[in-house]
Amino acid sequence: MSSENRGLTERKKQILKAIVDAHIEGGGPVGSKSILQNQQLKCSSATIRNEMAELEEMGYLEQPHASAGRVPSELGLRFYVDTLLEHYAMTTHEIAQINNLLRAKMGELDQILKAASNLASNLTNYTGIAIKPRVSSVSIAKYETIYLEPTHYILVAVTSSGAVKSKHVRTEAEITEEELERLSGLLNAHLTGIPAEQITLPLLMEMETRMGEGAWQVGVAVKVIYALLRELDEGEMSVSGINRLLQYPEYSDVSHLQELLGTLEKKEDILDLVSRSQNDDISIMIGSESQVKVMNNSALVFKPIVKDGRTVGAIGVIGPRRMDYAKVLATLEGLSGNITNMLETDKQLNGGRSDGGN
Amino acid sequence: MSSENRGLTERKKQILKAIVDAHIEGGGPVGSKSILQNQQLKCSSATIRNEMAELEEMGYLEQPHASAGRVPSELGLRFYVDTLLEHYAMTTHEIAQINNLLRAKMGELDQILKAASNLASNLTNYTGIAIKPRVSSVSIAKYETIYLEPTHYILVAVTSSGAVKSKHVRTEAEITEEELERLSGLLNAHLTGIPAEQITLPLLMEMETRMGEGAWQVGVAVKVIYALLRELDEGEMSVSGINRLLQYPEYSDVSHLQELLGTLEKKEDILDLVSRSQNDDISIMIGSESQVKVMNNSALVFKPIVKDGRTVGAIGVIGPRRMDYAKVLATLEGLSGNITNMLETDKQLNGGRSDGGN
DNA sequence: GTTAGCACTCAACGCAAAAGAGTGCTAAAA
DNA sequence: TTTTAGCACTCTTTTGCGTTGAGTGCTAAC
Repeated sequence: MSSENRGLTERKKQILKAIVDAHIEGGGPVGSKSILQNQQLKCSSATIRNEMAELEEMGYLEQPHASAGRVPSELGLRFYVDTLLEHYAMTTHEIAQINNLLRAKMGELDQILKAASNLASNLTNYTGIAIKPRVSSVSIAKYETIYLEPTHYILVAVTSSGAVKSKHVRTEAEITEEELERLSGLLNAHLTGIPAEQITLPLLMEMETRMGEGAWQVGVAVKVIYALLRELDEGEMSVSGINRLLQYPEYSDVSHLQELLGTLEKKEDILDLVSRSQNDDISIMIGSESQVKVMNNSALVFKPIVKDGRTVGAIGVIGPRRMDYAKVLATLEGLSGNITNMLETDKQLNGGRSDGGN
Repeated sequence: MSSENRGLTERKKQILKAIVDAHIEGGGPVGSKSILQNQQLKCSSATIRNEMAELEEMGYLEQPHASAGRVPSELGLRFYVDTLLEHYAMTTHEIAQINNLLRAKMGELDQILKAASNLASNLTNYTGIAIKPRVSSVSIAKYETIYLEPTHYILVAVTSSGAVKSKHVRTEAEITEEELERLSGLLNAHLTGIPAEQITLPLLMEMETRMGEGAWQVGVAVKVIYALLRELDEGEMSVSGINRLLQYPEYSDVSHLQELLGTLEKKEDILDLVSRSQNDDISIMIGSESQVKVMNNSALVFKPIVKDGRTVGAIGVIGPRRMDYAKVLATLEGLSGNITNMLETDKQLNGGRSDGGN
């Protein structure tokens, strides 16, 4: 069964793996002879050529031009990732780097993720990304107001996920500290735990009637809360190590690079991609699998960060299609494990600052 | 006097200007004949050649190789910027873009600056940057605590500049809402208005004795405040439109581009550069003037944004040395004017949300 | 001081020959 | 039936080399 599963003989698999490995390392097409050396295949290059021709027919390989070697197709890479990948054992140095950096950088989740993306880029030599995904239904768990001047206060909101957002509010008429206190009491009583999309005009009306002559204050506050909620579920993404892309010949085509840089900057597409993923495991999108046309020559690997059953972020790596998947997977696993671990102990163990919102 | 000031004859200036203009447009070296056409100089190319030879001797021009045209040197560009620059009149369309975008994007200062940098990049076709400079001595104007659970509260701090920062605090022992209130009272009484660097151990001790048996709470809070202050004066920088750099042949040298991208990402150097500038006017750093070796082939132009006499941010543009300074200056002036204007009216006029910190 | 003319320089371009890497096929060997 | 050695063939890449052309510097005349 093992020699026939998925319709590939053991030898074909071996050859395919050798080709992909060589391609990942060198970037160029690989020929029949070159894989003889690095592999203990007891057959001649002619045999390999025959096998390669068949693998090409099956769609696993491609030939840039008639007299070049073979390059793995998207399908070939996918097969490699799914069934041929070997586990990469991180060096102690790499492990130490992960532990050290994250130990030093205990702070807000945002910062941890950014540091992790940065480290991922360093360790893998591709571009790292850190993502705070769009959350479809945030709600606000608690409000607080900070009085500054008679017509100027700050509205602070703590979301269900623990993030803190604030906005300055300047009012037309003066408002006393007592009124402000009453306002925040009202907000806490009526506008907590309700998903963003349900805070509507009727609700606002009800609030106004309850508040009596101070109603206009509620109106102002609700408007601010609206804006605040909208910002909250926008998602965020930060990129590190773009310069590393330049070392790969696949990006020496300036127009390709330009498009990819544009996509990285727009953040939209990638944010969508990551937010849409339901899975808590590592996702690998090779080339056109991502559905983002700009990324046809690239691959995106990312791992969600989960806390208390909620996806609170993601870290990932973007690089050429022929990326060193084994190493990338190991690195992301290592980092994410470390982060979730930290989020846990940070919560159990007490004594200091911990995750929080911007 | 005008024909001799700064040691350059009127004709030399005219020629230098023509060369720089042509170089900015085309990017390559410019020859003696080509500038005859676009300029009403009543002399022959031979004369121009003579003048060019002299200008080169004086250091304003350079010759890539013996049989090429001339390229303005850094000194030449500097002279051009200082004395030859013509005012660029923005098109009504450009002006409209500025007005529209900023009208739509009223929100936190951070967001306004990012939007402005983005627009600057669009309008000039170079890379835009938005900066929140390091501020040397922040102090905290007000503290507030938000009670969540017996061992979990949020500490919110409002800085002298109006920014809001918060951190989650988890404590070892339980703390009641009343104790928490007392804590924030104490913090407000003793730790406001003091520059970050002055919050020291002795002060902490004094606080602890005053608080009696609840002293440990103060200890925890002070540690958090420390971390918070440190983050506050780190400065921030965001970049937009990196991909635009790729269209300029000066960055087709991959290693140059790689270094510049690295610098843009590190943020350090540029942040330093901008934070160090005392001036409230537009600063122009051409090539090595910036002292950042990576930027020898680039130019950085930026304009601080001032509010109430304090520099609260900066917007700028990075591109090749031969950038269209006239257009960049006009664009940055336009944007910054619009932003400060908005910050003012936003403050006078009342009724809604306005600037604030993250 | 300015200009026309001319020899000279040097990157850039095009092109053809040579090199090299790799394949596909055929016919013999296992 | 599968594997292998051998060889012709195909394309890309590299190299070398004359040609082109833009642009200069210089000299001698205006």
